[in-house]
Amino acid sequence: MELALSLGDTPKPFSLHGKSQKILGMDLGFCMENNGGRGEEAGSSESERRASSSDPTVQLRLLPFSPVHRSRPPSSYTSPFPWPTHDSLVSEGGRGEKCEEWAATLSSSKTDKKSYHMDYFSILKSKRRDFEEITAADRGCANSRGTSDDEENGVARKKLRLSKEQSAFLEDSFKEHNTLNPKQKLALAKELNLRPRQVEVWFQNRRARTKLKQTEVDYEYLKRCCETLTEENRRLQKEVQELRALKATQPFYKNLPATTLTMCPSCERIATSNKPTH
DNA sequence: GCCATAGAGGGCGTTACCTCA
DNA sequence: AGTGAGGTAACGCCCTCTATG
Repeated sequence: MELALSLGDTPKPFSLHGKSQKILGMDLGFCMENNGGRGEEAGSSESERRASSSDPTVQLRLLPFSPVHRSRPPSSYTSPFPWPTHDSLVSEGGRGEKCEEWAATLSSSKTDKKSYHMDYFSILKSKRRDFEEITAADRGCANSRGTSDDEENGVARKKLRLSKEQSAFLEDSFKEHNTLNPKQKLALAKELNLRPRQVEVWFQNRRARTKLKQTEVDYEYLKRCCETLTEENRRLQKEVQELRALKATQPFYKNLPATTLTMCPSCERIATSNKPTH
């Protein structure tokens, strides 16, 4: 659904759907004017597309999330993109355990070709990240927190809370620049004894939090604007009713020429005129 | 110059884990 | 000790942009 709130001459599109983040007890998604960098509107996001493709009424997404299964495609399916083998992964520079871990994700069955391709590229991307981290580690950016025994054993990595010092350092960096280039990422990772991927994820989440806060602020501001305009509208409606009633009860006003109110577009001053309207 | 493609990086939605009341 | 809520690290998918052939 789109609520166009007209504030002045610039209607601000509001999207009330998608995002399950709780904002003031509501599930809200907004089109942001400033979303950090490339000018991509939230309105062009997946949720927006999903919503716009269906009924333009309020959408409450009550359906349970359906995760896409990630696995190797059926053997009958011949992909134009050769599926990497364990050996090929190792020969590309990855470490054995990383490849084992990755290869372990390929064990279950899957039939959807489209998902297969998407998964394929996602996994390649993930593998690249791993490789980047591994090579960074080999250059001396190893970490004590990120590489747990669990991870080495191929078990799901435990979520590790960053220390106060690490968070504070990242926060300071974020104040300087809210995005990272690869060099900065590696430098931060080395400084904080984290994996580059952890730094990357922290910045992603931090940007999301910033945007969420800004959204809350914007929402409150627009809510107040809306309330003010509603009140103003109510007052003017009442005034119109009173004037109509006055006109009906006092014939004297019937003979007066119509008064028009015009607003100067530049200075926004209201001028009265007794000339009859067109 | 135009087009197709691949890769990089970021946003978004979501999950899972952790902490705390 | 058990539990629910909130915070957040991590993930997967998709998009845009850019480089390249």
